[in-house]
Amino acid sequence: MERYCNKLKAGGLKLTPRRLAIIGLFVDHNTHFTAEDIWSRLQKRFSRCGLPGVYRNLESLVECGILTRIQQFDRKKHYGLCAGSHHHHHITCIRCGKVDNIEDCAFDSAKKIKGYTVVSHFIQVNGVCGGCAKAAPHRDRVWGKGMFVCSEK
Amino acid sequence: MERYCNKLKAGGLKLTPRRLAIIGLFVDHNTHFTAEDIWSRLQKRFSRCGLPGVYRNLESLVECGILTRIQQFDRKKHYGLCAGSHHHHHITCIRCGKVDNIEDCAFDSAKKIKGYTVVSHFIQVNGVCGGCAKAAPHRDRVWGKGMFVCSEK
DNA sequence: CCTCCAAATAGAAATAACTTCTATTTATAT
DNA sequence: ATATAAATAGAAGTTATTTCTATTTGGAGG
Ligand SMILES: [Mn+2]
Ligand SMILES: [Mn+2]
Ligand SMILES: [Zn+2]
Ligand SMILES: [Zn+2]
Repeated sequence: MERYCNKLKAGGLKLTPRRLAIIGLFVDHNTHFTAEDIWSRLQKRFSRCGLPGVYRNLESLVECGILTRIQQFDRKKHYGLCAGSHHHHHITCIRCGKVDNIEDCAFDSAKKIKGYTVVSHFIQVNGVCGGCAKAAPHRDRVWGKGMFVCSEK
Repeated sequence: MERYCNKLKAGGLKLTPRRLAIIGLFVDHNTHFTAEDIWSRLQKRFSRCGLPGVYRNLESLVECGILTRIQQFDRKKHYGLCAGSHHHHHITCIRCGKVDNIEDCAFDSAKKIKGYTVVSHFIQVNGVCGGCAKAAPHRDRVWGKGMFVCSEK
């Protein structure tokens, strides 16, 4: 927690109760959350807190390097603690929506592709997590109708 | 074009002027378009065509296997002709927004990751296309403020 | 050709996930 | 303690779709 307070200060951000609570949620659960996830969990302690406030804080925490943001295919932004801010990707459970880091990235950024100069890349893996695999077999979560669920196979 | 008409019929879809015009646009330009791209290009010929109609048609064309849909980080869906419907990924120019197919995929779907059973994966590469690299150097396109522009490096 | 009807179309309204705006409060350096 | 830049709340706005409710129309069958 010390570490995060320092990052806040370094970024010129105040240590508000709200922010500390949000960081606390990420530390305690060690997982990725959407703005709404955070918002609903804050309700108990900060009943007068709206979604705009949550977004503002999450973005501030991204800017000062405490959180990373990933855009998922459910069209939502998901936030999680920066894994030392080193390059990594994510795997998502198609049943429960859990997100985990994938630490090693095999992508070769130096390779030329179709005349493009590669600037960045993004890898998203979908799967079924251990917990959901053990649970009673049921249909995989159906995302929004027009939702792109990644190239199968 | 014959080939696409057959796919339409096979999918139980009518050969309407609208649909043939949309397919024509993809064939002529051989690139990926958003619904709005298509809509603005249809205006000359079909002045009374709204965006909902374009979306409906694009989704029908995806369903019958004529188009593929990819969700880009600008939060828009982009559509393109199916490359024989074989597994492929995409590279996007961060300056002009052009999308090209990447035909060979090195991802190992068999590898177990963090206890997950891998179901699918998605790779998105961002870069600068040949045309934009030759053009006068200017700042890279700035996507929406909170936009995820993929892990740099 | 003509008829019919499932499918397609149009336009308005609704939705989801944010983002921006304006006014009011608060953390913190001095 | 004060001053002030930053944070907060709630309302309103935005964007990219999606849904809804009539109103046409492509094309199979006669
Ligand atoms: Mn992560
Ligand atoms: Mn493609
Ligand atoms: Zn799961
Ligand atoms: Zn380009």
